[in-house]
Amino acid sequence: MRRLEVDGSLAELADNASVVTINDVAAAAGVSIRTASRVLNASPNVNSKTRARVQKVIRDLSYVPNLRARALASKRSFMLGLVHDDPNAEIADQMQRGIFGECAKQGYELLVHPCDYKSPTIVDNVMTFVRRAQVDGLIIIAPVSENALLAKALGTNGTPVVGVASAALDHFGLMIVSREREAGALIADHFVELGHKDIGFISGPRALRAATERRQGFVSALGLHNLRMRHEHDLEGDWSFESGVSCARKLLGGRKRPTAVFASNDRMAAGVLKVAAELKIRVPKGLSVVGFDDSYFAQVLTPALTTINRPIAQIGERAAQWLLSDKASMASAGGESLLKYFDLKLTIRESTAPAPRSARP
Amino acid sequence: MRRLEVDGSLAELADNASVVTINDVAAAAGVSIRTASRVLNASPNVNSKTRARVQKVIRDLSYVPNLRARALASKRSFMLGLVHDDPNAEIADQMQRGIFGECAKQGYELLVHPCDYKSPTIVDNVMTFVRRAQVDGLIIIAPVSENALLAKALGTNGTPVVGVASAALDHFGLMIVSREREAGALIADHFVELGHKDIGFISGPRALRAATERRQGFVSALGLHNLRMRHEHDLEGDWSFESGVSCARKLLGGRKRPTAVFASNDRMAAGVLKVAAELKIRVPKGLSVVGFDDSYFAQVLTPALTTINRPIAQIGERAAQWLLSDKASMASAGGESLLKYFDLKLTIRESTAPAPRSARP
DNA sequence: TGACTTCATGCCAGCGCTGGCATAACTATA
DNA sequence: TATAGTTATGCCAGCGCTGGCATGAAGTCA
Repeated sequence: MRRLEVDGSLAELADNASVVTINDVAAAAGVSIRTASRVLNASPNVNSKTRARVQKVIRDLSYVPNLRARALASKRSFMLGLVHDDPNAEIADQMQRGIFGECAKQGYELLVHPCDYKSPTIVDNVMTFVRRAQVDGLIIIAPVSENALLAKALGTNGTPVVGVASAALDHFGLMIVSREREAGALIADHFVELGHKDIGFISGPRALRAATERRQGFVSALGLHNLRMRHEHDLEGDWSFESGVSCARKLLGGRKRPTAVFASNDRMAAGVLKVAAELKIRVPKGLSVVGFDDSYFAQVLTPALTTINRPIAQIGERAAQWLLSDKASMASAGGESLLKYFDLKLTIRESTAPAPRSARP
Repeated sequence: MRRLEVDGSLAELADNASVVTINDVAAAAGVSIRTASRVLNASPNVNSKTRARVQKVIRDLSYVPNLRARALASKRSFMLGLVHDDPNAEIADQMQRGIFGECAKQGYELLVHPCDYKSPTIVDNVMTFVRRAQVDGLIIIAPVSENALLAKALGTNGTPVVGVASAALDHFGLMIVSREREAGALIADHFVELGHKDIGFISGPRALRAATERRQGFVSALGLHNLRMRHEHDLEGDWSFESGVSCARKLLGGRKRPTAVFASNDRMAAGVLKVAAELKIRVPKGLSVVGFDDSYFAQVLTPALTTINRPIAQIGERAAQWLLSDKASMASAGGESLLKYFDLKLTIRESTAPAPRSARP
């Protein structure tokens, strides 16, 4: 009997192309809206038989709560926001995957907001997003997260924010940091172990934290082994393949060329590989190359690129977990700050090998 | 004077960490909420002086309308949804960029919903998303869009949907189609022009439309030139680099090996390059290779990959434009259907060259 | 058995905004 | 000057849901 009624109203609703609301559920189950709401939210103090009945109706009507209404009434939007610099496909994408995985588990949706970290209106842009969309939590990744003005504005806004970057930043109660400095050191050690002494480096834009962190870790670890790069082998690129190519030409075109090059991301490393091929320098025999990111293409290059792998998806997942637990609100209310470090690892593939004999002492 | 008042209330509001609402705006401007609302929505019938006054207050208070409340009241959510298969970074990412660009222009937000097109619960999963989030429009890209059950369910839901795929699909009022079949033909013609006769092919999973479209276009264009692939040179991969490698071994390991290979995406093409390098086959001198997608890494490979470029970002932009114009609602209401084709183009780089002499007649 | 607690349920207000209609103010026309 | 037409503004309901409180039912203790 009930079954028939339910089917009837389902059909009717479909006819109207109207949406099943909590009213329909309450009516069909013969309870008040309030009780239906309690069942939806798994609130206590509902008789188990009533609960079961309501749940059945929900299933039969395939009722789905309206997030907007719920948000308006409850001050929770069931959405997380992701702010990132216009991608840089690999990072944003993996991050998104990690975050979304967690969101899906907990019934949250994900709002993405790409933007240009160099734009003069970036603060306004992001703040407007946050206030319009009213996300329950925000994940903001470098380099956007490195904007101090923005970080400050976000801090006073009340929305829990997790900042992701290559160093702990002020203004964020919650930070996830990948130890890029250590990664730079890992590479230096790797080169030293292989006997390299003449070493080249291509940095990202020095204005960016990630770029300087990587460089500093690398340079100071070389220093521990009493190695110093020649000044003309310490170059600055802009993350692009093309800049990798042009830096590589400077590095490899001269007479005194390095036997190993660390390019601060995989794209630039690919540029080095390219130039090496042009100049008929065999990699890794005549030249070792290390990248950074472990982009998808690192392993499809020939030779496959030795590079640094960051657990990006895992970081995203963790960020979302923080926001969806009460850690985030605690931190944003209590003013405490939480910090989580992720270790990066060196993935050794085919592009690094012992220094050529001729270059050895 | 007013200025001072406004500043006062701003400070007060910031203190409360409360949010500026339309009430505050109306009060500060000395008008009714309704009028404030009219100004916000650029509705007609507001005195220009009143309008200016309200707008000033909006700026001074840096008021931002609450999307949820607006959505609830107006039945428009000011959000677009993007449903895509768990990426396949390159495609989803470029698409997202295109869509978001348009969204940003029009004050819309973007909700992403990655999913697994092979999941048995995919229909339910996506429908729940659409109904919960109540997006104003949905963009759904292949292969998820190829699920007929899902397409049907979406059709009866009332939300305007743009389907993106490699062939026109039923159930979608709005379709954007990239002519992948023609692209297959382009590649065949390119090979023929270069004098290749022994040709190998690596398909994507045959269950997918995109894979079969590409193959059919390729095969039938070869047919027009009276060429047929040997059966053992017509292989099936799964889009992955690894499958490219294993297919390439079959293709290139035998005695009678092809002089040109079309791999249905760049990753698999990269696998072919890898195997060629292993077997000391020079590309393009001894072997021409063509990929598909023009992924970022196509140009960083050595040799840079000849491949098919699809205007993905542009497609995304167009899809969003449709949804944000009234075309979408017209189509979903009127039952008419709109179809837009995008031409793909062959980007010739370094991985293709005339067939080796030994292989010529 | 009455006073008191716990559980189960319902009623009502209100989240911030828009839409429909009513009203008020002004303009044009006879 | 009266009448209709136009423009400007305000009032109120209600979108779908949750939170606070009130109420009723059932169980506990002296």
